[in-house]
Amino acid sequence: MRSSSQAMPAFKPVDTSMKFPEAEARIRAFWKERGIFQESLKLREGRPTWVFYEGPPTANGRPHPGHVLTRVVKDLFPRYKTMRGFYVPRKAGWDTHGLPVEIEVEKELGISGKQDIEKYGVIPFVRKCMESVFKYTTDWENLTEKIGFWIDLKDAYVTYHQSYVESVWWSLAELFKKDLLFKGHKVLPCCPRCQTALSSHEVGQGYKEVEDPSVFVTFRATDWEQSKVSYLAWTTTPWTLPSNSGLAVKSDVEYAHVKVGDETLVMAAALVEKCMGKVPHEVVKTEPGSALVGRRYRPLFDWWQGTDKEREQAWKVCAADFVTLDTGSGIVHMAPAYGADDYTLGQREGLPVIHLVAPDGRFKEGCGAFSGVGFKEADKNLIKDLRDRGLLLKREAYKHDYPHCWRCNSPLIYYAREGWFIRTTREISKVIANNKSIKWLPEHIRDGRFGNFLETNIDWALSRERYWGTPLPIWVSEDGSHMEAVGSLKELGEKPGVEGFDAFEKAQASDPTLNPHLRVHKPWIDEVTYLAPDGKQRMKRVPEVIDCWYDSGAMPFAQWGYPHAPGSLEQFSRAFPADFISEAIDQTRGWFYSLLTESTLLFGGAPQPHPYKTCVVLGHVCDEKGEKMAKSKGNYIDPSGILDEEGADALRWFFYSSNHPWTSSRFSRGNVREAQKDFLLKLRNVYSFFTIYANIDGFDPSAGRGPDFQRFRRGGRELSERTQLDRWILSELHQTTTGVRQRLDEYDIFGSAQQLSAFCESLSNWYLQRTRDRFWRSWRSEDRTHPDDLDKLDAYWTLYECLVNFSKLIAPFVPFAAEDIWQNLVYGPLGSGEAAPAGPKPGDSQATIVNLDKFARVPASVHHCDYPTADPQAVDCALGEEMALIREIVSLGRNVRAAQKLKVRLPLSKLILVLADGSKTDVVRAHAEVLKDALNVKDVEFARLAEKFVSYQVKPNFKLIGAKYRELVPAIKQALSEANASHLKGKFDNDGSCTLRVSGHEVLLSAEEVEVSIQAREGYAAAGGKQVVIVLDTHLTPELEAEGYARELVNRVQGARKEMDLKYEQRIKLAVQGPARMVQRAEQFKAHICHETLATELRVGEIPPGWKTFDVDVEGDAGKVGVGVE
RNA sequence: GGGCUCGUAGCUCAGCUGGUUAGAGCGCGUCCCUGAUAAGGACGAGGUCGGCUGUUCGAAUCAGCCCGGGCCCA
Repeated sequence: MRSSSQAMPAFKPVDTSMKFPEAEARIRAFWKERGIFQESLKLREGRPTWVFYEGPPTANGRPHPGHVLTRVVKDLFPRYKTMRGFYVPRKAGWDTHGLPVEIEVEKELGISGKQDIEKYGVIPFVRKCMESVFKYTTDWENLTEKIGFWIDLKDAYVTYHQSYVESVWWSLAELFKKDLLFKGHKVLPCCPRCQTALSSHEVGQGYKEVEDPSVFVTFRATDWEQSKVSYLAWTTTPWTLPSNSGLAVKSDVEYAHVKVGDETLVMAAALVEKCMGKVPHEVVKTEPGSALVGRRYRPLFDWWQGTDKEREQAWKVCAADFVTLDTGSGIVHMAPAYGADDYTLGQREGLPVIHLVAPDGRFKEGCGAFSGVGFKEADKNLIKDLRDRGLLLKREAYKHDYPHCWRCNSPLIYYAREGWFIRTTREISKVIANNKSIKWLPEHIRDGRFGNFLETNIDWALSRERYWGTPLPIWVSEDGSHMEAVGSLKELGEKPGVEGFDAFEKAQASDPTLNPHLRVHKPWIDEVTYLAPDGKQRMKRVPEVIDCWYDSGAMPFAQWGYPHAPGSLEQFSRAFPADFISEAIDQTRGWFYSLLTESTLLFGGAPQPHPYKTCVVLGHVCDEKGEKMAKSKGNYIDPSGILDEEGADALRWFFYSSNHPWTSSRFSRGNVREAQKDFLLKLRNVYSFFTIYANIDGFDPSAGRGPDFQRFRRGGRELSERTQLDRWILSELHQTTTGVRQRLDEYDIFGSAQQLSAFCESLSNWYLQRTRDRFWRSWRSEDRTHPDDLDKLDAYWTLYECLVNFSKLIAPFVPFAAEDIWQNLVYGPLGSGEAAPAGPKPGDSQATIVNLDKFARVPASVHHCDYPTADPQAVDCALGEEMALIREIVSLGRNVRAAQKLKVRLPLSKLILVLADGSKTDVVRAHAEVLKDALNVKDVEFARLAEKFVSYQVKPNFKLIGAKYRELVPAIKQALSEANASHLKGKFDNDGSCTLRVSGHEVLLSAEEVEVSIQAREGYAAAGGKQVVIVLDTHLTPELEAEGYARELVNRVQGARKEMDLKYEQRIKLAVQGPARMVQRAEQFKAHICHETLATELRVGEIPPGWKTFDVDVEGDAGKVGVGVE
């Protein structure tokens, strides 16, 4: 009889509704109220620091699912490392500058372009920018809190703050000192109408297919009158031809001299037919491109004069790698003012930059009839002019994608503009070396996308002709001859004859709401001037602000206000370099680059890698169809909906478990639910099962206290005394512990999630399935010392240890579910009690569920625990393999039952096993009870060489044989398949080897060198895998049938109990009414039925009035079951 | 056009350094179990492992080329 405990249940019943978000909200409130996050940091103070850098998001847009992925990955490792004993401060940050902010404000104000901004006023515009930066802060903070991302938002760094800006200034001044910051040119896509350069992401928005002229023009050699030689070049931008200053060829390509009439044209030999078409021509000779290099030619137009020195450098043939034979003539026309490649090559070769088109897109004065004509309109007449002068071979049309201004739709013009650059190319080898030692996940980023990017590095175009950004701290004398970089406001204030600080003071006096951080921003900072060293001129700041990517890359030092802020030197040295950062792949050229480059340039002497040691690169979050999620596409899922419906853990687990984080994941509510069902729901069912029966049985973990407390796990018996299933699941638990630790140490999220899933599956689908009846059994003795009671206690302690340890293992992944289990199973029953035996023993956390030896009390939160360590003694690999075989046998058995239409409830007399490897017989026999139980058979037998049921196949072990016999392998395979397999198996079993004659060779094969597999013969109730064939004796006796019948009755009663929604421990009275067979079976198995259904009595015949009656059907017998409740 | 990356069942993905019958989950269908019940199990259908060529005794796996998707850059 079950004796239900009189004491208060130790555990709260588990809420099995689907209201995860509500439970999470309670846990969030608990964390907040008890300061659990802050406490988790405090507990680790004084321990080694593990450094995490937060890549600052911009809060002027709402967070989307991609940000959720980033944040859950960023949260996982700090939590894990904290549990591993590290001190892990987590400073938040916000990226607040840059063009996207300005564009948002432009939209809001309904204006567009720099002219509009000037008209609106720079001061109000900048103030608007600053205000808009935190437009969605609340959304971000809500999301952060809801997904359980523990980060210190109160102490966040902000890139527009004065201390941050001054830190950036300091770094730029350092670069300036090292001659790494300079003024130069760069070809940028510009809009001639808006008169502004466009950033790459703006350009990307405006590609459109257009048809441009494609022209082949001839550049005459300087000695044309004598040689009649011309170089044939191709371009789709005729308007750049007047600004030509060079031709490019590829050194290792053959070039042909093609005679056309009395003229000779030079072009790539491979392209002669393509270029000349039907024009009669003759190839007179060929020579490699390298031979052409250095030859001179005449410009097509004489509008540009230049200096003598410039003319000396202009109009020559150069070698370039970017020349291809895909289109054109193999000779590329170069206008360094209007093409990035052209410009770079021009710099190398000393070609002059000829600017005949003004920034507004019109030809300058001095270009004859073309002066004042727009560049696109000029194309047609330029072509005509060239044709008239006999310099045009042919003209075609060319369709391609060309960028247009996203604001006004004008075709963009690539234009060399002045600007400020960081000379990254000078130090790039150091950057590359630094990169080599970073741990990248996935690994290929290092040498692939990122490595390639570094290899083709160009100087960093730092300046932006915009308004809202860190002002470039360069002051220049009026005549431009003297420049200084200023490293701080204080330094600026100490300059001779400094003026203009009052501009901000005045503004603030008239408007006290003016944010003091704006002191270091445009336009106020532009007012500050000082005396040049010559004592006459004023030093004025250059008008530009800097690329906001530089801001973000400065965060390792600028977040502390380094080196100006008090204490920043210590703070910086403690938090540099980062152990871990993680962002999406689009940051390769963004944050990953800015961090690495700035750090290498500024802190070159630091041990590599810096400023980050490990970088986990994340893929994009896509929709169900695999397309990148974007608001503009309309395939965008608001994460807050899923957080409110499915909950944070479900969302987190989806990202961890569905895929490696660097492959793009298909995000949908359905997929999140699936992940939830697969793991969280399964786990909760186990956890719920435990609390139900633990409460019924009065199991109380605090009973494990006392003298045995130090050996907490052994609140149950020694491992050796427990059942195989207990030992097996504990072995799995401890192996999982090792596996997860290893994988997390390698930053393998997906791998560790798979380990956790697999354990949850084993626990739920095998351990619990096979152990349930131990929980259902009633106690046998008051003092629980009866062997059955000890066994039952073992089951509780085993499941308890699994759940508690597992809650710690999953804590970094699904912090809410973990906390829920911890609170209920550990802190509830144990936390409020007296302090544990004191005396800290650092490092000794071996196999204890609760590290009471480290904490005076039970940790208030699972997140304060140490991450579990595996107990090597609990691990039993052999047992794991055995159980895998047992599970396979059971699976096969069910297969047979299904095929034979024999319900599992119907007992069968015996199970016959034929093992391919006979030596495993004893091992399997040891698990016979489990097999009998799972397959509902009375006996388990073993058959050797059971020819009746099975046939054998012998195949080579290819791995071993292949290495040894090479080309003989197919013949050996053939010989083995033709030989008598049973005979061979017998030989291997007895002698351990056998000899074969194979194509004239004697081959001695050992038992390891072959694989014996077996197959069930047809006609038997059998099924088989490679290792084992099982046969079920399907012969039914009246006894078996009767027992099966009784079990059917039990099943109907259980159904009735369930329908009545009775408590699990509720006693009932039973009555069975029906045909003779039913009544007779009920009588015959009365004890069994009563025991199974918690009935105190069973009567047959009429069902007493007031009892609930159920119609039942057993094996075609229609009857009634009555249930009475006292 | 260049670089990187991916291509295995209807969908999401495993499949390590090559080993001969390519796996799992979801979905679908059939059945089973169930005192965890929005859980669990078995079986079935469904695959030219994107294509071609090579290396090899042996290729989903290695190499080359091609095709297609994604991302980044021109």
